[in-house]
Amino acid sequence: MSASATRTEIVAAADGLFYRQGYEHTSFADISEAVKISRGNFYYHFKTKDEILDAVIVARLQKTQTMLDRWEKIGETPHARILSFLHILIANRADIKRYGCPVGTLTAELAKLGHAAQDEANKLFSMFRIWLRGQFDLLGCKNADSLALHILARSQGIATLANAFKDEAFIRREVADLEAWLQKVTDDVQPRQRARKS
Amino acid sequence: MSASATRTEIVAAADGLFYRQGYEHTSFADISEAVKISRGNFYYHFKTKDEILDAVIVARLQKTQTMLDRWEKIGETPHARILSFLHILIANRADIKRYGCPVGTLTAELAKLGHAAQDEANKLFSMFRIWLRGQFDLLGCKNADSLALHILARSQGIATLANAFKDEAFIRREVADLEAWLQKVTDDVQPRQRARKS
DNA sequence: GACAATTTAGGACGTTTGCCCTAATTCTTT
DNA sequence: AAAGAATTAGGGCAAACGTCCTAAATTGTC
Repeated sequence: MSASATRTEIVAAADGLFYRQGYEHTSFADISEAVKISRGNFYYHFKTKDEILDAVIVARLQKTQTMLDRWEKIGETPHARILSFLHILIANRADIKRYGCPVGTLTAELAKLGHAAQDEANKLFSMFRIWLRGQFDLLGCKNADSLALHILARSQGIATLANAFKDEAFIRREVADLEAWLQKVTDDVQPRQRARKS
Repeated sequence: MSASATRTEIVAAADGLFYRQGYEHTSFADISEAVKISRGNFYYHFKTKDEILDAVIVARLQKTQTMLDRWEKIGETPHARILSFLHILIANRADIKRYGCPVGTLTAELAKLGHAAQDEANKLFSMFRIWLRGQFDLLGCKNADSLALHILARSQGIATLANAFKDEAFIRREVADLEAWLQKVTDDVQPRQRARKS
């Protein structure tokens, strides 16, 4: 098999393992077993565990950017695009219930490890933050960055508690609450036609 | 030194290390070095690492219960007591910025490890959840449990993002937002005297 | 089909891990 | 002060860890 193909497989397997069982708890043996290659071959592609982590983060960043670009191209309103973001929680609810948010849990783990890659991992958060800020800007919000952080924080909280309590209904309830909040934010800056009266 | 005193010291040291660098990343050697005792003595008090974890969780549960009882005894209104809960975020902002929330990060780690103690650790969340639900009940809220989960989730989200972005101002902003939210919840069930007009 | 480069396999390294044992020390009781 | 119990020290164990090496297999090129 081509080198890049094997490399891609390794990164994909490592990505999943890091998500499901954590970075530190995942060993070289775990990954090479998942990809069904020998440790020697493994070492041929990545010299250190840190290198794999870097590659996984880069892959996640690319995947995230692709997703954001896709939402952008659909050409909907900023309001609708932010809803797309919120609905990740619904779409991934099964995984979130079991393993939490991939971004939040990784950054938390790396922060505790004092790992050199934590700045890189934080870029995942920043990517969402900047994108969300852009959407709120388009909406005409003055405090777009605060709103972006707010919606990010609430998403993280939802993931954390859904994971602890294994509660999908909670996710749905909180997402609905966030949707209402977003509607209110939108209405404040772009007053809609009132249905009747006045 | 008495056995219980040494044990208490071990638990306290392990508690701090588990919080600051994570459970798995903390070794027997780390703890025994922190308490300045030999590994043999260590083993005299705890046979396995899991036993230490259990003891740490029990200690945290007791400490939390004591705190909740204290808030209860002050005899303030439920509203004021919930504010006490919110202000933990402010009081512990420096640690939260560096290490995240002790409850959230531990439960997240144990969930990934598939550790047997995750149910025990989740009791920390449940303890807050039940207490908060009780306060919202006293306030006269119908959906007290949902409100409890909501405030818990937002607290978790605040801790996660404050940790990632190392941003204390963000904590203050979000706590203020939560205070406003709480005020609204309170007003909805216990209408205050309007200041003027009407 | 020969040759070189790329890719893979599998074992081995030194270290650290969680865990366990025994001997020495300290404390308590009489 | 002696005897017994409680506590501590320190070494040692097998297993797993991240890392590294060399030889075999595969691939591509002419």
